[in-house]
Amino acid sequence: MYEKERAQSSTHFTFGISVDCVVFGFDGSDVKVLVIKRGTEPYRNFSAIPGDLVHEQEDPLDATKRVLNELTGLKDIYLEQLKAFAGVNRHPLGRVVTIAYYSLIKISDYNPQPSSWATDATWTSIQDIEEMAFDHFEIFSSALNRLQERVRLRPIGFELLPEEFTLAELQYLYEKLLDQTFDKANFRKKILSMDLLIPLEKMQKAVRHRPARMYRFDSNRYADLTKKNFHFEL
Amino acid sequence: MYEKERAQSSTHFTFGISVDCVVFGFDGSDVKVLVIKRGTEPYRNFSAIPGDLVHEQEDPLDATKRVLNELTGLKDIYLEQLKAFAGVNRHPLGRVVTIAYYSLIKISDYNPQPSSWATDATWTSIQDIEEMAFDHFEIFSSALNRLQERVRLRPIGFELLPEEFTLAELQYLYEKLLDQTFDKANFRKKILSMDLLIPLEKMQKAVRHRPARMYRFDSNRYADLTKKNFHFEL
DNA sequence: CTAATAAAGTGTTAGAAAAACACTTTATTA
DNA sequence: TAATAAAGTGTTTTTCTAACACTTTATTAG
Repeated sequence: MYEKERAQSSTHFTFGISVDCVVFGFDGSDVKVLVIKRGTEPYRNFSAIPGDLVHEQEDPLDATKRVLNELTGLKDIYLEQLKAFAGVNRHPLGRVVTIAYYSLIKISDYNPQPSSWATDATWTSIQDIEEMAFDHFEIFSSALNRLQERVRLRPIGFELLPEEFTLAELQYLYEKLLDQTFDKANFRKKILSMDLLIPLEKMQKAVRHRPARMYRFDSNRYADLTKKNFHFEL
Repeated sequence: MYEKERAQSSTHFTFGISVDCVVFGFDGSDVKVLVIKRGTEPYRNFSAIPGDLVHEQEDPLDATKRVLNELTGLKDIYLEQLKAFAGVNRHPLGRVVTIAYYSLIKISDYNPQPSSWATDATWTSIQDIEEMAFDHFEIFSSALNRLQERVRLRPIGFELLPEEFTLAELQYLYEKLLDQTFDKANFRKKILSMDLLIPLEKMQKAVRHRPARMYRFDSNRYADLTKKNFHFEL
């Protein structure tokens, strides 16, 4: 067991640690994932999840933030570890352990970055994701499953919407995320009864019908409620 | 990005991958975790979660099964990856990325194994876990949180009970796992209405009052129901 | 053999939450 | 000014949950 650790030269061997991050966004119509096109072998021209090798003196979480910033220009975004993928043969060029994360961003904040590999990052609808390099399809699937579970139990859907949004937009997002429909009246009653949304005076603009009221998620209120043993659901 | 991988000698460096596994059990009174006592530096004499380094040509899942078998004598037990812990300084002797798992076993099946480090493995009640080596307390806490979430949404509590059990035992287990109480009548109605338990003709033995009926979890039935979009809850 | 006991197991009711659905309201545009 | 299209509300029915009292039964003490 750990006593073996002392003989480092025999038990520690050379391989890579990488991070890969499934970046989710919502464009108002579809839930999307940021996908890059590989320019090099192996898997040249295959789609892949953005990621990078972790530096020798770097925490994987920091590495992921670095990748995300190089890719999107954003900082301080929602980020959570999914799990590690570490099969012996997952990478054809040698053993690479990857730690997978998923991230939720406001797609309108996204700025394509001019770094070498981020230039051909594209938003792809989750139902259109198909073949991918390495085991990236499996990583994507796991991330989507986790997101679907999480979004029902934590108020993280808001991370995908603009700061200010209408209830219809929120409902539509949940319908797309969970692949089901909700009754409008019931959805509103439920979400408003949680008292997590601040109604704004501002109204929706540039629609050819009655404009809807805008709301904002109240994260302070959520923090308070959490202390009082409140549990978000649906 | 991945183009860097080709220059392996500079980007792949030497460090360890280990697995650590939080093993949960239930002795009829308390939810417990299998904890070992370290015999070597660093953290000599500290409590720790059982684990081992992953071999050069070994999948972490297999490594975890190996550790569990060496520790408990058991095979084919419930096992799920938690996440990776990979901070730069989590191990004082060099960089070690650990992939944490958690496992649920029937404590009565447990056979202490005579391997060098498994001999002083002890079952410790989850509320008594305190200081641990490395970041193992954090790993334990994460595992417990994950278990508490999972046990409400998947029928995995049965993994901690003998094959045949009474409804009172099941209720008590859930009360200990989730740290809350349930109304007996309501708990029974709910769990039986799911139609996941097979009532047996066998009755509880050696109790000084009316013996309770024994039940068995029907995993085939659960598989069927899952296909029909059934979702276990509570 | 009988009564006390201790937990197994069931039934009932009141209240809350969810589902279904119809309706009213209102800014916009034709 | 009327039509429209979606915002927003109200009501009823059904289902689920919580609370709690009651009945049943094997065991043990007397």
